[in-house]
Amino acid sequence: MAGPETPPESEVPEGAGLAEHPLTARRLEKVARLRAEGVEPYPLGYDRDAAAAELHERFGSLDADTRTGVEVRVAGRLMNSRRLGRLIFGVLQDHSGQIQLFAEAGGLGEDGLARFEDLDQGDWIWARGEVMTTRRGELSVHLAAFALLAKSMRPLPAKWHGLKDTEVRFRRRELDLLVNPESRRIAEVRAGVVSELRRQFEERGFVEVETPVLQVQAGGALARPFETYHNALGLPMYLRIATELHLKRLIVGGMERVFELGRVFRNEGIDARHNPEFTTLEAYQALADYHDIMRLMEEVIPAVAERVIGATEVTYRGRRLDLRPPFRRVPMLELVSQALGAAVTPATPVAELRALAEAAGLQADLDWGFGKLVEEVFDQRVEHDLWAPTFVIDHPIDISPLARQHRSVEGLVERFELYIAGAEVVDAFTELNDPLDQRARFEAQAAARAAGDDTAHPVDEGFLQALELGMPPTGGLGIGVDRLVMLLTDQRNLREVVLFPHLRPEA
RNA sequence: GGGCCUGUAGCUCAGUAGGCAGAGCAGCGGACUUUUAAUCCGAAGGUCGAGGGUUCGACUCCCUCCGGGCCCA
Repeated sequence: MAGPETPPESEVPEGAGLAEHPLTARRLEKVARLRAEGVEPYPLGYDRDAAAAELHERFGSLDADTRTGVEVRVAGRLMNSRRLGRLIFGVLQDHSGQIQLFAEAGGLGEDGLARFEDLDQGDWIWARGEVMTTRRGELSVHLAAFALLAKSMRPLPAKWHGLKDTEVRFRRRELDLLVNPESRRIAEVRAGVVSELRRQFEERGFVEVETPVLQVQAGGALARPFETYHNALGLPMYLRIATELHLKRLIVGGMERVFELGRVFRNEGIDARHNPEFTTLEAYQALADYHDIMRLMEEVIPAVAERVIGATEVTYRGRRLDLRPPFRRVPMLELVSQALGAAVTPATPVAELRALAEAAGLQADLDWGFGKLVEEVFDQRVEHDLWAPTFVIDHPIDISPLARQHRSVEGLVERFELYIAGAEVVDAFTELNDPLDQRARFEAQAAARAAGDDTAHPVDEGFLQALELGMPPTGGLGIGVDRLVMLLTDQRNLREVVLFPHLRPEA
C-alpha cells in the first residue's frame, strides 16, 4: 500500500498504522511497555489440561459457592471481563466454549491482580486455578496464576450485538468465527459432511484418489476454465473444472471403485449461489449403471444427514424437507412437457420445441439445439419447484457428451440429476464407454466450440485412448458438497458455507 | 442481466422539509469483594462508501460509480 493518501480516520488502520487509531495505539504502546517491564507479549510454551466444555461437563451440576480442590490449567481468548472493585470476572473462550475466570488478590496476589486488570479484551491467556462455583452458581476457575500468551492489538466486535455486517463477516471470517457461534456451527457441519461422505464411500469399497488440478486441457464438464501458465514449460495451463476424465481413466486402469473429494474451478459469475471454486465429490463404480447410482444416493444422502445433524428430516427456508428414500424418479422430458403444456419427445423437431418455448414466454436463441432448449425450459420453469428429493432422469444427448446413450430411447442418455429444495445436488450417469461414440460426441462438441461456444467440451485424446483400451460398464456421479451443506445448515447463501468466499475487491 | 433494500463512531443502530452528526455497547478516567448484556459517575471518539451536481448551506435532494443483501430472470 504505497500511496499518497492517508487512511480515513474512521477506520482502524492496517499493519503499520496501528499507532494512528486510539483503540489500537493504546495496545501498541502496551506491548512496548510490557516488553520494557520484561514481559514477553508473545511467549512460547503452555500447558493446558482442560477445555471449557470439559469443565462444564464434569462440574456442571455443582451447587453454588462450592470449592472442588481440583486445579486445572486452561487457555484461550479473554472475551470479556467485569471488574467489581477488587474482584474481576473474566470470560475465557477456547475451541470448545467459554469458562469464567475468577480473579482476586487472594489467589493472584496484589501484583497478579493488577496484571490481570491490565489485560485487554481479545488477549490470549493461560491460567491455572481451582475449579469453583460463585455465589450465583457460575462455574469458574479461581485464578492462582495466569500468563499472557498473545497480545491482541485490535478491538473485538461488541459482545452483545456481535458482528452482523455480512460483508465484514465474509471478508474477515476470523472475527465472525470468534463472535458468532452459528458460523462455527456451520463450519463444523461442513467438516462433518465432508468426513461422513468420505466414510460412506470408503465403507463401500471406493478408493480415494487425487488427480491433477493443473491441466493442459480442462474437460469433464461444460464450463470455462481459469487460465494459468507454467513458466518452466512455457505452457498455458488450466485449473480443472471437473475430476471426471481422470477418474474414468482409473476405472480403465482397473481400480473399479474410485472417488475424489476436492475443489474444482469454474470461471463464471460470482454471487450468492456461485463461488469460482467449489467442492465436489465424484465417484465412479465399475459394473454399475445410473440406476445403481440412484440407489447409492438414496443410501448416502440420508446417511450423511443422519450422522451429521442427527436427522433425515430438516427444515429448509421454513419448509419441511424429508430426505428419506425412496426419491421420486421423473423423466426430464415429462417435466418439460408438463411445463410447456405439450408433449415433447426426442423426436420433436427443434423448430417446434423453440416455438413452444417462446409461446411459454422464454427467449430462445436461434442456435440452441434440442437439448439446450429442453435445459432452458427445465431451468426456468421446472427446477425451482422440485422441493422433495427428485431424480430427474434421461437427458437429451446433445447436452450430455460424456453419458451413455439410453438403452431404449433414441436421442437420450442415461443420466440423472438429483434436485433437492429446487437445487441440483447430484449429477450422474451411466458413463459412455464406447470410444467411437465418445469420439463422435467430442467432435460434435468441437464443432460447437468452433462455432463460438467456449463452454463446449474439447477433444481429449488421452481420455479417448483410455476408453479405446476398454472401460467396463460404469456408473458415475458428482455431488455438489457446498449445496449439500447449505441444505443441512438451512443456509441460502453459498457464502455462508464457504469459510473464505470470493468477494469482489473492496474499493 | 432486471427490480428492491443497504453502506453513518471499533461493533449494533437512530437521524433531519436541506440548517452545528446521536444513542447503546466497546475503549479511556473514576467508584464498586460475587459479576455474567454487571451497575453508577465522567470525559472522549466521525471524510455520514467514493466522485460529481443542485443550493447561501448536502449525511439528507439529483447523477455516476463501488461494495454487500434479498427477489426475479
